[in-house]
Amino acid sequence: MTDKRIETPQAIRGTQDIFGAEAEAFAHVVETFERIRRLYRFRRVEMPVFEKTAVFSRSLGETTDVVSKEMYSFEDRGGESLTLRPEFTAGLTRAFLTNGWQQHAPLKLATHGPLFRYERPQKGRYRQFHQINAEIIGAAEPQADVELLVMADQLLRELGIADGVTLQLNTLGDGESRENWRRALVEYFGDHRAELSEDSQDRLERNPLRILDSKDRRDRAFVADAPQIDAFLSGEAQEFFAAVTEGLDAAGVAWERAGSLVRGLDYYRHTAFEFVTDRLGAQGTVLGGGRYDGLVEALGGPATPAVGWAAGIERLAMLVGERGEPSADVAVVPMGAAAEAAAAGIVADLRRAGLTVDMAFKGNMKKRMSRANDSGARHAVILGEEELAAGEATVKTLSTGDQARVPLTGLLPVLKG
RNA sequence: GCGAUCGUAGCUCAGUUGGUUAGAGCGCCGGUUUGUGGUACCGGAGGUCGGGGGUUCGAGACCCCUCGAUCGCCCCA
Repeated sequence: MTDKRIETPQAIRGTQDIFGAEAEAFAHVVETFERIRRLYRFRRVEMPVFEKTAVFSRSLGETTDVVSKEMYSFEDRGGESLTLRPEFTAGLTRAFLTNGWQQHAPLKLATHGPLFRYERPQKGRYRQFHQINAEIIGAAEPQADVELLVMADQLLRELGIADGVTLQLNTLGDGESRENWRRALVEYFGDHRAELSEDSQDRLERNPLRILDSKDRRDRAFVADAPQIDAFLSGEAQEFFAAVTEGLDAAGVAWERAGSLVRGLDYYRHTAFEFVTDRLGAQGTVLGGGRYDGLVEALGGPATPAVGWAAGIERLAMLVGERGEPSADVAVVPMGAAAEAAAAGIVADLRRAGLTVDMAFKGNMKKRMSRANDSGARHAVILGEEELAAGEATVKTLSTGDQARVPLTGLLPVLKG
């Protein structure tokens, strides 16, 4: 006879099942973001996790790594090319246009959820990962950049991780400044082409700005003397950046100028920033974003300025560390069928009164008391035939072992006290 | 996509130059206590050594392939 084992399918590479203390940390990040987003009056949006492929290919730039090799794209049954979202901004912009949200501009939006990128997984880097995201669409003023940055700063502070994280800030100037700078960089690095790393020779074609933050020694020698963005900034772009930094200073947000900080995606202009840490190995960026005044037009809309940022929930959760699962206030321990029936009502009443209550469904008393202990409850409410007959319960304070009979009608004040 | 390290019970790991029935701690189940947890003691269950192929009298240990994780590069949150 053939002995066939049923193979349990494995989870997809780069996906994760998050549970327990890690899941609590994850939830804590999201809850903190939700709370702060309300303080700043950002409105909540929900969006589809997939879009027509063109939404991303047109807005991120065909030559970017994300579009050229990291998207999960597929044809649906109608032959349409669809893509699981690799980021939020493009879909958000599409939603802004297709729903006529121009009428609400300037519009402050917040969302969070899963994103998908076909990358080599590492710590803090997954194929399905999760971000929180904040955007302001339809505001050309530097105050919008400032508000987003102050919000990001407050989020990191309230998560208790701000002191290990620094804000690196740069400007890419307006479209013209950026283009002139880009041309100067191509010319400069082109003169040293043969001496650059292989990666940077490739970057020269695809994304010359990226050479600036290359880690390769061969490149660094030239980066030091490379043309600086500051030399190409128009007067207007300089004023814009000055307004942003003044706003940050006024709000007490610490920042560092990072002249070689650039963004990988094509749509960025003016402000570019990253909150970075050295505690996550190669994945240093915890929150990043900038201004993308060119994007709405790239998707066929009217010229519309916008700024935004996104942060990796897994990375923030790792910095936050594991969080204990909250303990119960009360554990109810019924013994016998009659007590179990009565306990259902008691448990419901206690929960309706706002207490967190646990009740084991099975096991002997010893087992249930052990579960009560594990739940971290202050009190165990023991309900057996004897108590039931008297209309009472035994309330045991688990830390001391003291116990006393309490009438069922008077349970709540005892348990709340 | 490239380079490197790793993969043994639910978890964290030990397994000497390849050599008989693969171990520990924690956790789990049961007992000492058939209505009392947290401490202690006793006992038990649980592993095709990631998967496949090969070398060998003999492989958890060696070789090849594959899957996965981790660390860099790349990229990015």
